[in-house]
Amino acid sequence: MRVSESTPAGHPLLNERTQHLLRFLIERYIRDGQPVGSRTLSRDAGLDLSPATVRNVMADLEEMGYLRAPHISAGRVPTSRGYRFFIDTLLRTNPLDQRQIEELRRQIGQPMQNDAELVRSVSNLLSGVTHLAGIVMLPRRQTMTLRQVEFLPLSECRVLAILVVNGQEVQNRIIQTRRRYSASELQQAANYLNAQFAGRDIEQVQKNLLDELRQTRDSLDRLMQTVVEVAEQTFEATPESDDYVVAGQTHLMRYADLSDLDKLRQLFEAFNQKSDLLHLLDQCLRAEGVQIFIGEESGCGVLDGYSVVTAPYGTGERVLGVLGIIGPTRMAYDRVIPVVEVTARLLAEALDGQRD
Amino acid sequence: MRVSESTPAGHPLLNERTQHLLRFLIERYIRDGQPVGSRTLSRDAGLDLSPATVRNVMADLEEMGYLRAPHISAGRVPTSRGYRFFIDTLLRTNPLDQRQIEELRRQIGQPMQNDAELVRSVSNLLSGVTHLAGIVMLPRRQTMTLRQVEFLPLSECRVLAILVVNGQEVQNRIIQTRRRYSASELQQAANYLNAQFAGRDIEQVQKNLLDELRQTRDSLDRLMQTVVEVAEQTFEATPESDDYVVAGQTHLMRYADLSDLDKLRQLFEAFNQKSDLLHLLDQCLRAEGVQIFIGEESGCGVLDGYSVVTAPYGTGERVLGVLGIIGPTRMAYDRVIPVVEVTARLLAEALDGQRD
DNA sequence: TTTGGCACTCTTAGTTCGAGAGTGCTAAAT
DNA sequence: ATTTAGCACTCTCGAACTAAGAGTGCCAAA
Repeated sequence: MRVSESTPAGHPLLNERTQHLLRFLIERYIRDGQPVGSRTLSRDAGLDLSPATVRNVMADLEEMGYLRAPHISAGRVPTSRGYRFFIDTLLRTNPLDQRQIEELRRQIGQPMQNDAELVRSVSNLLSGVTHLAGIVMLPRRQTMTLRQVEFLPLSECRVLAILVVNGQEVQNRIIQTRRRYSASELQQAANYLNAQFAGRDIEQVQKNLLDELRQTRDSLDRLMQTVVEVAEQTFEATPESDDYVVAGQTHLMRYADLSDLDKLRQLFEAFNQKSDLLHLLDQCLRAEGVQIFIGEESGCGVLDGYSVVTAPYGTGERVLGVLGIIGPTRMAYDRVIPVVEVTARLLAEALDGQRD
Repeated sequence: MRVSESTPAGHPLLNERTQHLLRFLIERYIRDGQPVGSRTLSRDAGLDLSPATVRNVMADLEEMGYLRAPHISAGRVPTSRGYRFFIDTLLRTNPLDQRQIEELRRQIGQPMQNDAELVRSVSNLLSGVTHLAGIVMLPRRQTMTLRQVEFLPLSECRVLAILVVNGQEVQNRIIQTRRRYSASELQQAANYLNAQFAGRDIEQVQKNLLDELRQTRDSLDRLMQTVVEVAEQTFEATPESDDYVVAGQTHLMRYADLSDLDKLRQLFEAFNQKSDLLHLLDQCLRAEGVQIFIGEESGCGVLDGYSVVTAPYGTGERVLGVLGIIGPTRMAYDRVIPVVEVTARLLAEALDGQRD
């Protein structure tokens, strides 16, 4: 029986039986963590084939780069390529039932102080449910609707600006001014800004409206000059909160054996370093739906031996961030993927709810 | 030669030679991590004794509980009791020279956004210098001097209170009111509070001054009723920031071997759990100077095999918090202790400086 | 009180060995 | 053309054994 034909897509086309065996082998390896041999497959895969036949198929799969043998007499384990094919075409995920979804929704729905709290709790939730490390990017609040702004003079030339945006989120910024302003001057400036700009998008305020004022700067009265100087700094683009929260790293220690210990240490250090992983998450921002990086596919060396499952979350067409889990390549994708998917949806819901 | 005499203090009194051998053995064990035998001591300890003599001494020390032998033919290692005696009476610390202190001061002196930033950076510094896990409690700002307070109406019965305390630290609180207040009402209330209470200790405000007002509540006019209701919630005691920051946990993975891996995992989980360690740190608050917990002495089971070196930091007589390091019992106390000591002093300095 | 000598114990590393698992290949069966 | 049975081969793993080395305790002599 011919096992494969070439295909334009890159992956050779495998016949049904071969696919079945590959899937069974990978599922078994994920379950037990042991190399799987021809005898086991012949016995358990439900295909009524002799070990010899299975061996032929396995030899083909090894040839094609989906499997490899740790040593000559130890059965086969999946390669990265094998996992990739498994996930792309063989995997049947196990969608959560309504009860489980409701349970997640209940946990995420707990009222939180602010976004950071919520993100931390979701990260914990992910890690708790999957027994892996959860990771959640802080939401990028591109759209910040100004609700109110106030100024307090702090000391010589330093002013505290308080922004209330998006319902009830409060931000403080300390700004330096060229000259000292009195409390009443600042009050007037705030009044003006609130009257003119409340309800507008902050970015828009910074870009368009202030420009108009600036152009006519020379003809401005004293009040308006104050307004321009103070507002300029106040509405300066918030630094993108390029940050994430990791929870349950310790779960990963359960899978490590001694030889991996150094690798695990490097991974933990990468969690603290953040820059590498942020780059990875950034890629997922642009992608749609669940993304899976297997081992070094991510381009991030420390992830060798680990996989990352992510999903972007956001409201409607606007993507706010990415969340997911990090675990050993040998993880239960069929359970993890739906969890990540649903959690992303629920987090978006929660953020939306918190906003009003 | 008699090796010990009983002493009222609990520790038997060891003669010079015995102490010297004990110190040398522990120092060597800390350096190499290997059980130390009589031959090594006879050769390197500089006492010109035969191994046989050394063996006699070691047998005595084992009898007294300062040493134990992992197996019958493997030299001796210190027990917890041995470490305790070593630290209490044998240890000669290696004080930092002026250059090193200046280097630390430079690093801690970097201007920081706020206390939390500073604490994080000091924790990092501790871990970087010692190659162990650094731990710093957030300072308890018992003394919060009110500088300014402002109120912003958010929505139906919800008011944002902004406190500026201790120079330039800003705190936001959202409070619920019984009825809706207008912006001008709130403004008046703020004006009153600022006029009356600026420069006072917040705790004092909450305890004494508001009480006076409350007593005469019935006779108060509308403005003062507003003041009382709003201020009551605003000045409610801040939740004690019972929290700490750990840095460089990954250093600890360098010392672990496979058998310890599970123990290490539990320790990492304790870092996240926080409650156990907070209790431990709390004990150190009351103590003066450097405190050292060896292994399970702390009463905290997960610390078996690890030691904690802490020092309280604060300005003058007021203790603000505790910092220290966590590392394997077998650590270079002579280097670590001065680092912890000096860092505590420098952190206090930095907090003091940031305050003005 | 110290020391040399000695018998003894225990760990460690290396070796050997057999069992077991798994493979690839070939030839026979379907 | 496929599948299967059989067989020789390879490799891992654990057990058993060994020799070397380190260290001890004790005793008798210095």
